[in-house]
Amino acid sequence: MSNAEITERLEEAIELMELLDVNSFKINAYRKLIQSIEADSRQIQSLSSEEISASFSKGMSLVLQSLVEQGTFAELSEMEKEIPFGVRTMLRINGIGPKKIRTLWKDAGIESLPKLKEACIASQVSQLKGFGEKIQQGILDGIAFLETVHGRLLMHKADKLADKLESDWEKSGISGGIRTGDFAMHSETFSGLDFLFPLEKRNQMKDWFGENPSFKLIEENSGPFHLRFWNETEEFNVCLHFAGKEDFEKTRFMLETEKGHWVKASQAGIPLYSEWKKTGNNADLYSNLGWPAVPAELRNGTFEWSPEFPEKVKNLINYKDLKGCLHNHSTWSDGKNSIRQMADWCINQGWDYFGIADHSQTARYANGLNEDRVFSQWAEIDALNTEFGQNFRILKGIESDILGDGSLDYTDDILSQFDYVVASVHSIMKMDIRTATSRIIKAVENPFTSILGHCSGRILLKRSGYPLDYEKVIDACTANHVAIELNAHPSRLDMDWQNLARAIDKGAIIAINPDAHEDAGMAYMQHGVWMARKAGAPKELVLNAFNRQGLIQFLQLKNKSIA
DNA sequence: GCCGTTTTCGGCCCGACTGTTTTCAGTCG
Repeated sequence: MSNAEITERLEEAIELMELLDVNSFKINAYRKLIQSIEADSRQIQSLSSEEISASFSKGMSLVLQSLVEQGTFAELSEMEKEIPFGVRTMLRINGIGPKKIRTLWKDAGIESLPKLKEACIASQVSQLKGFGEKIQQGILDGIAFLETVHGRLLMHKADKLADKLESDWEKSGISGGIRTGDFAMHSETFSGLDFLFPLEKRNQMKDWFGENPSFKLIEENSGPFHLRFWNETEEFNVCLHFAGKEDFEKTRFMLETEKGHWVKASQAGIPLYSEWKKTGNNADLYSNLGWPAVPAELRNGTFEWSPEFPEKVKNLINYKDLKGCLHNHSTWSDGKNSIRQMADWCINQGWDYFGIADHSQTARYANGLNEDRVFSQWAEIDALNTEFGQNFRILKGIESDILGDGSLDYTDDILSQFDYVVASVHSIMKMDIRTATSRIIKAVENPFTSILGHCSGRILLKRSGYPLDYEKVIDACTANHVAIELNAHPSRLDMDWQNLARAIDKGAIIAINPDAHEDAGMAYMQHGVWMARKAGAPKELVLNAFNRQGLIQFLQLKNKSIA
């Protein structure tokens, strides 16, 4: 059992303990265990029992040993027997937590999402103690949202699942498949895992899945050139596509192109479809049409058939253009790595600077920094910068909470001393479009705000975020020299690329930020670059592609003493 | 579950907001 599998089992255990109302400090102990496993460079399964006992507390050592040997531990198996799977799925509903779910389960006998939905529609839930009309409606809204995201995957999760499948296939001697569909198009979220195989592999693949009990064949979505499977335990689709040698590239192009790309081409009088049928491979397709090649992530009908496209595609941001990133967390707040470790990761990328923007004082839950701790952090950064010399620079930022009224949570005096300020919303997320927009605009108009962080507050597949009047927010950002963050974390990707395209048309400056809580989290910059490309971001508008001097000049526009 | 104590149990932790209530439990970031 790998460390990742161990922490996954521990997370399951935590979920179940919350439902059973186990002492929260005990649950916390399990959370801390997960953190220490993640921070440990060793594989637990390769340690002797003595080494495990020496590294973890007594109780947790027993849990880990049992996990390594049996894949579970006594308390977890007990809880799994006690709690129906359907009850656990209720935890995904926003706005209700373990206590309320426990009431629904124990007092009302509701054990699945469909049953819960029925009970809400019949107004039975609002009659329960501690529930009312609003909570009942919130549950219905939550279930409706879950229905729209059912079976969808975040891009980094899809990658992990695909890695696992491919390694299992390799062990079974299966080769020749390639990732396609959402993988190639770098879709915001995935409808499933798409693979394309040579046609002669069809029977072999069908047999492999037939022997794997966690996958169920979906007959109605399968045919001679497709096999679709549903993984019931982890709730995701796998779609295998098959094509003969002649059609392989042609099929691949079809799978990696959204409808909008075809429609826009046809509207512009470009014979894409007939050329695709004739050419059969995408290497020659665009040159035959007299267009520059369109990479899969851009084939979605947004801007690729415009007269400006040939010029625009040449200037699009690429990963290699990046020179640093500005929204990251360290052990000073809720990150896993020290400032130095984070900076070292950036140096290894060949980057020019690293910006730290830990949580501000309102974010107590995330160990946000009060004024005194801000000063201590600056002292640490000054010392590191002296050591690094001119070759590399750590910038002093902060992710300052946008309070309910749109103000930031430090005095102007403190705000002015940061090199830059990322202003973000973390609380009071239930707002109508007017209130939310004016709150955000007030934060953008703050003379010390440099970057507007994850502007919608959405968490992909989990919550939709508050509504915003994007025209007004974008205009406020350009008027106030505030860069718009493209939060590159795969569960945020916020501002979304469609609205970002509008911002780019207005000349807004984009800051691609990983919101990293550990050094490896900065690798999500790649996901941000894909989204920026979808939005048509040229490198001239991406703050992270500015050289250090250019970056500092931009930040100096906002009343900063940075030099 | 862990920790540290004039140790064998009590404290550990985080405040704002919401929707229930009619003083507070539950949820969230």
